[in-house]
Amino acid sequence: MTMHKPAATRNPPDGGHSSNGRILVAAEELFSAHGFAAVSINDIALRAGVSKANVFHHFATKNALYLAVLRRAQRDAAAHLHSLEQDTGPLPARLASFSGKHLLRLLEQKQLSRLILRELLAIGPDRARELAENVFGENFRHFVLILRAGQQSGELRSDLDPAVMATTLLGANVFFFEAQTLLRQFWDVDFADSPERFTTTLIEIVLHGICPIPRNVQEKFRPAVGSTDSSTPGVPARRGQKRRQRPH
Amino acid sequence: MTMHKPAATRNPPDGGHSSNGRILVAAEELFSAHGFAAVSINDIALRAGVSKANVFHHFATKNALYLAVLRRAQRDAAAHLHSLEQDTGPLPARLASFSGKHLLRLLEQKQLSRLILRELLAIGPDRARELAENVFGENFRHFVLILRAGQQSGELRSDLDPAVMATTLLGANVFFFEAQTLLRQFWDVDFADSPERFTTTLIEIVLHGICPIPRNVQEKFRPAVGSTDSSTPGVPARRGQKRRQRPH
DNA sequence: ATTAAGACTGACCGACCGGTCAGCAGGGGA
DNA sequence: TCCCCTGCTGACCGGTCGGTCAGTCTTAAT
Repeated sequence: MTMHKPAATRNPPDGGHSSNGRILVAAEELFSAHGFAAVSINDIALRAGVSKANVFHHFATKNALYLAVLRRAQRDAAAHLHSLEQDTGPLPARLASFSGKHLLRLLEQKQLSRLILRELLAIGPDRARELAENVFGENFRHFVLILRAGQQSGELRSDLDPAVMATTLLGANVFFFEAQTLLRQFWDVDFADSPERFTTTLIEIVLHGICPIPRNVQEKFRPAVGSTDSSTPGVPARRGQKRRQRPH
Repeated sequence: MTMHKPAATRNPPDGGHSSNGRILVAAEELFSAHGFAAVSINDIALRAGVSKANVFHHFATKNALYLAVLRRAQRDAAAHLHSLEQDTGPLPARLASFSGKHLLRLLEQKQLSRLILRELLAIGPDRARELAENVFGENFRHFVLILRAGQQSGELRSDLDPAVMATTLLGANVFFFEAQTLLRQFWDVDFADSPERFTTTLIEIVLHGICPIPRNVQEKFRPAVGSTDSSTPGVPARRGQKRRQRPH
């Protein structure tokens, strides 16, 4: 009945140099790299340069700390994706821009991305709703809305579910991110280290498909998508030393 | 110097009802659902109906058990994906068939898929090579080969990297799988429980793009893709939610 | 100077971890 | 019959886990 647990879930004031912030940062790094269960409070305390007891001073339980990290990640992601909105220019160019930035963001924030993808593999329907509403929901819906508008203005085919369009585009990006290490192993693949090249081709595929486009319509109906780069991606000649040697 | 550790890594004889097999099955289930670190040997022993010491009788360490599970999963996956090849019919139809089967396989073997995806999030370049060669390598390369052949025969555009085509298709499927629970939360999405519907639209997107196709070429250049099947297995209504606790 | 309230710590707790070990049951060869 | 081998178990080990607690240090208002 002492009730001297002052902290529980303090509001996280800063992001870096208070103890609270350092704990959050350390926890994010470790959870992202190794997963929830594989990281001990001691690890986090050590990396944050505080005592283990201090971690429990700021966060009631390990789980609460994990949730705090997740929430911060969600907030960051949502905030950043907000800035991706761009309402000028033709829709294909906007899609290309969005997709490119989305992939870049995934790669820049490896930790965060991995954290969320890990979470995706473990959640049940209950937490799915929270994630859906707090992180992806708004952006996904916004994306779908843009696509739907494009359908009504005639810029996009209206016989396709826009949500599938969105899933395809985002899914390809996410997969590129999580399989990047793996893609590097294939000699067929020379874009593993060049997200720009991947994005360019991906957008071209999603916009116009992989089936041949007859000559007479080719130019009329294929809006350029920025990237005045004259060289087509083509079947890329083997890039400079990509040769990965087998150890034996 | 007693050397009485008889088992170490016994060859796994069967898949189901010997102790060895039951341990492997239990381990696969638990590792898939919760990850390596979150599962204790005791959990596995309990689920397999054997003593904890018996687990160590068959597998030298927890890590060895995990590797055995992974190896079995890889073997299964590789074996099954072999059966996806289908060399008759026009290329678009074959792609549709392949993609559909691939997605179905992902969903049927949730455990396996999750296990491998989890692994994908944690590996360094060293283990990436193993995964790449044992599980995905052959199939991915084969897939790319088919696409490249399609390019040379004129069935596919030759100005696009076939590896990106493959990545796009497979990536969309994988993302559909891992985000399924999340997709169910969006009202925009009505295909979350109907992989067939998703596959159909996905293939249409990848083949012909999301940009409008002018009338005069619409029929001439858009090969049908079979799948006159109109009945989907239906949206199985809301699943009875099984309460799963956060890891602790 | 006194007080009160965080921020913070070292020592500690019971539970459980991965892993070991001596030994039991039983079946087949001699 | 004896013996040995294999599959298997309960008891146990040192260590680490998440979490608690009594108490110190710092700061600022009284």
